[in-house]
Amino acid sequence: MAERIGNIKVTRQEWIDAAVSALGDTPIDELKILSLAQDLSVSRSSFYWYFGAMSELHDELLTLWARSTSAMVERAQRDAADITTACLGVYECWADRTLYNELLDFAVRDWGRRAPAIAERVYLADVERLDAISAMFDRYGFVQPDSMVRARLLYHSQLGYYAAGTAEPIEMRLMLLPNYLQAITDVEPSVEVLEEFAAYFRSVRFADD
Amino acid sequence: MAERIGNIKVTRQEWIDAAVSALGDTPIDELKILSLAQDLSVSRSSFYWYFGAMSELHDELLTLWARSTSAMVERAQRDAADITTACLGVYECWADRTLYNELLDFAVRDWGRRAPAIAERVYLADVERLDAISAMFDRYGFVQPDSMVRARLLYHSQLGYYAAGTAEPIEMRLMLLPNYLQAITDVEPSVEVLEEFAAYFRSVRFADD
DNA sequence: CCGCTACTAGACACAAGTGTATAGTACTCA
DNA sequence: TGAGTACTATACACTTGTGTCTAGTAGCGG
Repeated sequence: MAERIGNIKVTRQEWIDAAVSALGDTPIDELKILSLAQDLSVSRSSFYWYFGAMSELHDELLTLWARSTSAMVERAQRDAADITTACLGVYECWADRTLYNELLDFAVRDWGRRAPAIAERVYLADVERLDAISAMFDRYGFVQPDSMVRARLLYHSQLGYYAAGTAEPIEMRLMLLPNYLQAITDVEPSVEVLEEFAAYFRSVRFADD
Repeated sequence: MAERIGNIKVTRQEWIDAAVSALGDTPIDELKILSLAQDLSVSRSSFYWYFGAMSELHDELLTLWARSTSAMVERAQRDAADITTACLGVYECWADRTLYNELLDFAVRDWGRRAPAIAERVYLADVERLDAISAMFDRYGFVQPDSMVRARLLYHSQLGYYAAGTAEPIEMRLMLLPNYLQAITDVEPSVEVLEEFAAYFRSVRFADD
């Protein structure tokens, strides 16, 4: 896989990576084989060797996108000392770009606004995520419908943060975090727990550049 | 304007309306003159009579989109009896489709993810909206940075609600509203204020279908 | 009823994208 | 070293979209 035996210029994975990068320029359902080929400095026939048509590449992107759902659900289900720690577990997804890629997530959501079949998948993923977070609040003594509302505040406010295209420095985000946690959980977060998350946040964010 | 003097099949406004409707099918920056012409059952030359190029139609859509910012800022600046009533004033925008068109809003945000000039306008609009809501919290005794965090929870959670493509029945939304208000304002909303908003919400929503 | 205004249709030339067919080419392995 | 595997380049036919040009046409005002 790492070696390029034979007359290989690009791999299937490189076509996929090129597509993800291109999402900053083009909606998923408007990706052009020709443009990707130019980005990769290779001709279109390479694409047709690896994929039958663009729809196969679309499927790969959907599979990639779906991974963030399981990452988030897993964190919502973790055992934690208190509701604050539990919420911070979920926040890990938004701290680590390998767990949640906002470019890909919003590209899929936009696509869903045009393609009902995609909208259905997005809907199911959001239900799964929100149900997991809502159940998390249930475990720490909250009751319905309050648990669901707090789950939504946690999840939707983060989605909205990205929808607004906000991209603040790490330290600003960490500074506001206690207020977010206080409002969402109605519990004052402890200094130790905040420190621990801050250390985690700084380490994963500095890792990717 | 209402009369169609001469050999008129469609007006400039109808081209704009057709474009807004088409946003359910196509990203703004992928709108095709030919497709709109087919929707309107008219030839492309009609478009070139009213607009020099697609970019002029894009400008119209941006102007339309920008109206929702002033509607929201105006409501955030209103005098209200308490913070709950003040928040409900802002919620009016999301209750009334003539004040906030989510299809258009997300189409513009989506466009902004690809076009820096558009991203800049979206960013400025979001800053304006959030600053107005944050100032609203300030007026009711909240202090920074708590005011800004609560403003974000109010605004971003609603953006996220739409980003997730959620479309619940009115009564469900009204049922969860007290819990949202309680968490966002840290104040228990009074029954009278809730009743008044519920009446407003039902009236504007039933009006548009 | 004739001409002017305000629009519309249809044809043309061009660009960009798709999918397919055919002919390579670079490396590996027997 | 020659055959085979795993790709890649190029060319062709087709579709969809753009912008422009020319020739209309429907109704109003004199």
